[in-house]
Amino acid sequence: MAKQPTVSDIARLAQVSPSTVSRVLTGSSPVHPAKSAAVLAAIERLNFRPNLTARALARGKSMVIGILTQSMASQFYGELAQGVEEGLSGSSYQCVFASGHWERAAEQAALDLLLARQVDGLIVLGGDHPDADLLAINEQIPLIAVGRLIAGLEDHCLRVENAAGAFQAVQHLIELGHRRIAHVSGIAAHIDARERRRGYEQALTTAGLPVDERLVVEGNFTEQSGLLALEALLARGVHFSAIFAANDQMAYGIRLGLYRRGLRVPEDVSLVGFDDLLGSAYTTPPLTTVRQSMLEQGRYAARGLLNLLADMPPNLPRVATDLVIRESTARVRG
Amino acid sequence: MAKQPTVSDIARLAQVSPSTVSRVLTGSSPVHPAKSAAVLAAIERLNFRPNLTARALARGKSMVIGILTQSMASQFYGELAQGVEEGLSGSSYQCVFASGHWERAAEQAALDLLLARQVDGLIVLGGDHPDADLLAINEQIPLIAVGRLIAGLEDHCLRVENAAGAFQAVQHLIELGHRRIAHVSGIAAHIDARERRRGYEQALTTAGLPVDERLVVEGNFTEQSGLLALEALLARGVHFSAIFAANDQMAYGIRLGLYRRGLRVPEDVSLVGFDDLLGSAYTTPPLTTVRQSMLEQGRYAARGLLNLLADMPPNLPRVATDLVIRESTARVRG
DNA sequence: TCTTTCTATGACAGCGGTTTCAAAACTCCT
DNA sequence: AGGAGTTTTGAAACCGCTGTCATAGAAAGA
Repeated sequence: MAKQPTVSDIARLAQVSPSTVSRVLTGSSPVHPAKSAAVLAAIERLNFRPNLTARALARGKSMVIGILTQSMASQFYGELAQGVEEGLSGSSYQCVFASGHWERAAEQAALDLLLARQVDGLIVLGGDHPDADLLAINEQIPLIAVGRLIAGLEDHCLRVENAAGAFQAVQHLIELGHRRIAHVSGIAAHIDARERRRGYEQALTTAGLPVDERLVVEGNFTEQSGLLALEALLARGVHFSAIFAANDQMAYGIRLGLYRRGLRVPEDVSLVGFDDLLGSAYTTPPLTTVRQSMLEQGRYAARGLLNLLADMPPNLPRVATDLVIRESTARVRG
Repeated sequence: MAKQPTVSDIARLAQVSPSTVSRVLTGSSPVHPAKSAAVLAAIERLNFRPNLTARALARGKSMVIGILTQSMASQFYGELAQGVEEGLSGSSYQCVFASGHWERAAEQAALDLLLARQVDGLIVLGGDHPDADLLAINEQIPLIAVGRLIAGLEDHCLRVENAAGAFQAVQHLIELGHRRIAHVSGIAAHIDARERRRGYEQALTTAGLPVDERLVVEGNFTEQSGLLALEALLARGVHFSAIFAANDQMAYGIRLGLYRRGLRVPEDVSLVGFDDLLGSAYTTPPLTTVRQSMLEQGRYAARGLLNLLADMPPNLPRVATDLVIRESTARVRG
């Protein structure tokens, strides 16, 4: 359990001053090749690793960016997180995660911790921390949000073409001859859910189809809620031949409910989701869904933050969605 | 962009010395109620938040524990990570993640970063970092491993009853009348995969059934590889009525392959997985699988590390598995 | 050869906390 | 009131590294 060597140890061994060691470490200014070599040798010999904590304190920059997420176990957030991590690799920033578990208090605690750790930037993944707080934080350190819209900070929020994606999905169903299309929406408080629902309604209207309130039921983005929503739909006794779910997870739940009722997909009812999670290509049948690459979004967010950190405008693109047609949708039965 | 207040600012405002501020912050020694109140008021007023980086440097402890994982997007590692996080909550330790993306170089880099950040402890989730390195690291800071076995550090490794779990799964199949049971194994370099395969063979042998090499094919734990494995199996032309997959993800792939071939689950072939990922209850049909709660494992690992940090033996339990019978297995057809 | 420029280097002062140590301020007794 | 025994408090050193600044040396010009 020998103590970690420090710059002074290296300095002593290499017969130079700590400053010089620091210089070869950071390359901040030239040092004589011979000394440089000596330092490097000492570093090698003692297996020295600069203490980033000390460096952060001295420099006033931690080179860490904080990711405020909701859950590490969720497929959705996991992919997003991975994307951010990828986007940051190559830069000298590292990321640390803190999750809010969809609870206000925990989210606040997580945020405080991140801030106390002196993160140089922040990426907020969903959640419902008040806009005002986030605005205030943005005064201190750059911030990017994904999956939520902060009033007054629109250009720091990564926006997805939710309505257009939903429109496409429903249009696809309509083209297959479906007229009675149900929608299992997401949490209404969530902007993505509202936009997707709007896209659903627009597609119907555009095709001259009526929007029937009885055909839409609200879920909460979980598989469980998809299953429940399907039950509710069935209980209403209204006819439908296709369902558009506001996300893939709910589509999975719906698919199970259908299976339980002996309804086949896509023969009896067509099903389309939204997200295109990694697993959606492997459901049975593979799910037709609106793809919004979370990996890509994470990367965009990271890049945006890097821009901000370099004093440039975030320059976030609007992320497009595309319909990936697999096997859960089919022409309506005659 | 006003600078963050520091202890000195608080000290000045509260008319005390920085030492006293530190004392009320840490409660390390008693301070006069009146002064304490003044300090607290100043903290409140300036919205002061101690700089954890500075504190870590001063105390020589970061209160951070590092999690070396492989991928944030993977369901499996995500659940594990979540478990660790949960296990740590309540303690004053925080965790930071670094992922190796299943690449030696990236893993090494991630590990270096964690160490440079002065983590107080380390939890290694899978990966294939050489045992020797890990042993060396354990000399410096406490370490716990999940999903791998480090020679010479067995009691720091969380062990799962893989063989017993696999045995149970196959036994279940045998009880349902299956005689020709295929196995899609995991990466042989992975101890879990080897143990599960052993359990499979033991169950067969115990029941007096032959172990047929042609019935087992090696996958790499991904859905894709499950699909491929099934193709390989089918191509061999050997008959089987059930498949035991070494993990759920491969089971998903197999299930899709079966669907593609028009083979019904469980009517034509029974399928059982291993892990019980969150999504496995929502596949069609819901997957019969061997449950090993990753959340729980994460929690155990965290608790073990906390023990180590408190200079106690890690005291890791051996994690049991249990068969959860859902709808992907059925009595063999007459 | 003696200035005049540069360049490489070391001393030193932080960064924002914590902690030790000794002095100061109160107790409580006699 | 005087002294011993407790608290409470501030000064100062330190954690490990960086960056500024002044100086010593080397190179260049006269």
